[in-house]
Amino acid sequence: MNSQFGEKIRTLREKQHLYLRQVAPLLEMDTAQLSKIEKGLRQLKREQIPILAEILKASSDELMTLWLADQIYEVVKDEKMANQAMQVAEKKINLKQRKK
Amino acid sequence: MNSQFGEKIRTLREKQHLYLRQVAPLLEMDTAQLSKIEKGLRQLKREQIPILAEILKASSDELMTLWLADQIYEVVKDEKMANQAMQVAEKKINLKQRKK
DNA sequence: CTTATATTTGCCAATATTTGACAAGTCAAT
DNA sequence: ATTGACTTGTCAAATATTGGCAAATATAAG
Repeated sequence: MNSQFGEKIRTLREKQHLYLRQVAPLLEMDTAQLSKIEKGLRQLKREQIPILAEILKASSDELMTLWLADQIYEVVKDEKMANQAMQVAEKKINLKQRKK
Repeated sequence: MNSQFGEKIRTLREKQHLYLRQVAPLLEMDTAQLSKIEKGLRQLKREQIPILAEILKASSDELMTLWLADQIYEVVKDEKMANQAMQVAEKKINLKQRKK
């Protein structure tokens, strides 16, 4: 499981019976790039997520969640202190949210 | 609270009564850079964390944890889906660790 | 086996981001 | 006014990421 986001959008695309060559131009990229994104070798730009969600008739929030999770995972994947770091980060996020 | 790592190493440095100008050369940088790192405006290189831990007589694991937490926070700080993303990422990390 | 279509891979130039280095600045103590 | 510690701004250099293309692979059909 290399990229949860990539796997998800591939599944969604196949469910819609769409080809890379159909979806890629809507995101202004070529099929090679989209292929790499689905395989987790490249990142979709954050601001393109809502666009892709619409194309794939999916929840933008869900795709965003997976996309972010991939970014986080990339930071900590080989780290011994991964879990502790996540806990510390979570605390800080919760603090921030309470302020709003 | 902009950088937990930065705040921590500043506190540690002050506890040891060390000046930026004393610590910076040990990390092969100038005081301006170290100052920015302590204020969270720049990142210390990951591989320098153990070196700095030794200089400051601190736990390398603890510093690494804070450093990673800062990286994670940077990814999700303004994101509505931050918490969900963290949960998804955690699950994936736990899966990975179980495999070892 | 040849063709056609979909996807993948490799490469490298273009673009974007981060860093290193220095100069000039603030601030506090004297 | 001078000194010492730290901070800030700038900008070129170093790194990292992306875009775009061509070639490779895979699968199915004739």
